Amino acid sequence: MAKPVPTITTIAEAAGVSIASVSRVFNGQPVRDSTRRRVLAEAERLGYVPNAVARSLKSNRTDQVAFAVEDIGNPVYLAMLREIQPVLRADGFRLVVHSTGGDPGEEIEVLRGLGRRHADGLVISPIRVTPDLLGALAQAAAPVVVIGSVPPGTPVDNVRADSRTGVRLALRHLLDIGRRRIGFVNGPLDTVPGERRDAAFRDGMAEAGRPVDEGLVHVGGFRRETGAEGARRLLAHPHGPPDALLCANDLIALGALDTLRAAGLRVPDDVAVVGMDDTELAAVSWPTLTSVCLGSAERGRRAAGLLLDRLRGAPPAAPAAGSARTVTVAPRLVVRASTTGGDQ
Amino acid sequence: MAKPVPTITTIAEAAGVSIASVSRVFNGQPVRDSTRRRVLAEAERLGYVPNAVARSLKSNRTDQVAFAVEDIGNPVYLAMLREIQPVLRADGFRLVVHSTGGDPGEEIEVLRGLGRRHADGLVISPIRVTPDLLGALAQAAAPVVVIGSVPPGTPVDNVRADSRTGVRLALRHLLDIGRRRIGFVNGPLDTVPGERRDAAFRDGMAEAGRPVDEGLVHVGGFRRETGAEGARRLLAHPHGPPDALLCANDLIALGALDTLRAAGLRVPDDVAVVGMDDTELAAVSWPTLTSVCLGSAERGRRAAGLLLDRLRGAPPAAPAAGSARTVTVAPRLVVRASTTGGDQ
DNA sequence: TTGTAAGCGTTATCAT
DNA sequence: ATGATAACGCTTACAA
Repeated sequence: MAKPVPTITTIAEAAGVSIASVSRVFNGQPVRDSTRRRVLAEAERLGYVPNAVARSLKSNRTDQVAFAVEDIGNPVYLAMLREIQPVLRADGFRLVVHSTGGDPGEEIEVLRGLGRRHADGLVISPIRVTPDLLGALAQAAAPVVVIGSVPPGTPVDNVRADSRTGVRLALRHLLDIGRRRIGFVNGPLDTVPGERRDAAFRDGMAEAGRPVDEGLVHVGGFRRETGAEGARRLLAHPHGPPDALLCANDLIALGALDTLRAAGLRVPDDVAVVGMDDTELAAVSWPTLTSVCLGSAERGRRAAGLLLDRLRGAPPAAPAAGSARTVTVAPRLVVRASTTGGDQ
Repeated sequence: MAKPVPTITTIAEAAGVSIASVSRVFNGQPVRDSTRRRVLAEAERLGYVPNAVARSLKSNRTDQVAFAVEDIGNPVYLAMLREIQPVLRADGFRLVVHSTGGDPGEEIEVLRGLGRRHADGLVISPIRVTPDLLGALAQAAAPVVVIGSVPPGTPVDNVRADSRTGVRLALRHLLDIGRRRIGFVNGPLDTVPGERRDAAFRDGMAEAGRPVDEGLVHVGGFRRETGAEGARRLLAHPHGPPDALLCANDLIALGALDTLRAAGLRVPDDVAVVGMDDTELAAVSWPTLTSVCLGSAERGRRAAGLLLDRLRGAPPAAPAAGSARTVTVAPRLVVRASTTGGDQ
């Protein structure tokens, strides 16, 4: 009843040859033409398909790469995924995705998975970099590329954004258009991006010779509600609302827009708004959102490239001491209506 | 130099026991306590991790499930993915994603992958259902769940949306708010959703006793540009612009909003707009977009559930003749500002 | 060109 | 409770 799955042996017997010959046929190795034909005919007839698991056991390769991020639904990670997938696919790798919820424990589990031979390599974008995670990274059983920042000396290839420059671009733009009371709505300070953007904001303000008014700084999550809430709080500032809002990502900015609209304030006339990440949401919102592109797509592409280098290279695929590569992707300010009005 | 990867044999020797005992320890089978301790100690010391590939070869399971869609970046598929992933994960399955570009050839390749034992099961959402694809579905070497519609009798579990009812809900809503000249901007008619929505539009209009004016029907891609372009064309209708636009998905609707805005028409006062799929974009756009929720998230969840049933069941996991299950997810109209103005 | 046979790292069936 | 040993399906010397 249950159709037995044909193996190389089944075919060998049916075609009256050895299993070695069958294997050769399927690996494009030299075989007599008549043999090849017979084997292929039987394979076709019996519906034979080579078993990739058995092949993996011999070759010690899975032809899979894992991609681990906090939440694959986040547009930033999605942008990376969209770039990574085709690049790896072109080299014959399938993609296994992990949504870790940002839990270092789960991320470490994924790293362990490399030892179990779940995948030949990993692209990971940890949102919280703990010592345990760094340890696991250093011990990874297969090539790993981190999208994000790791402490200097960490023996892992990594592709990072330049939040500092990005924030500076945004601040300069806001100052250029005459804004002076700039509010800042950020995500959690115990995350890498949150901490980075906070520092960058403060440095940037200092550079511009502007003091930071803590009453104009709000910290929450990287979520829309945080933007709405943060904007509400900053609008209630005793000296009146700020004339610009720098938001640590686009979702926060959208939330801020909601609040501003509800408060009857005009964007950008009364308050200019800048987001970060330049996700597809920025182009859709109304007014369209000026945003700092931190190059998610490019970071994804570069990460895939770095990983492929290691994967293609000879076995010593882990970065030899000091050979870890760091790529930094330059940010770019995408100016839209939320700061300049003008175009729709 | 190259740290040799320890195997069960390495540990057995180090601990002075047989490989069988090591295996038992790692599978929670009865072993003397002292033995267990010794094995675990050596495993820890040598950094032993069980090889999942070897395990798969024996067990004939990969603990992986594949998810194949046209473009994983499409919010609709993404919504499915977000639901599917945790459900499968809870049962210990990893997720392999495939973006097929809607090419039936690639989809068939993924189906073949099941025979190669790349995955234990598959959730697939084909956008074009060709005879070849149906053939491959019927022959799949492992359980498959289709998200979408398949011809009656196809021996595959499937979870479908109800476009017909969805379109009807939208039409009724537009008629309810007094619209009479309803335009329709659709995606390609050679895709399942495109064809379905076209038929539903015509039926719905007929039901409502309204003739279909072909000058108010536009067909393009499921893209924003199609919406912009379609709206432009319909606005130029000799009898003047329509007073409502039904768009076959949210992207199209956003494109239409662009055009309407550029033309100085008010939404919804001059033209009401309805999208479909109720993606996150609908809530972000301005005005926020009334949209027909076709239950992407729920379809994903249900599909994962159906697949798990088969995966957990005894080997005869393919639907026995006639036992294929079909689940239909009810649509729901989500009313927002693009038809009623009012709220924000 | 082809076949034999030895693994790849597990699990599982026997004995013991 | 433990140990040999035979699979699992394939690739790959080594022989013939």
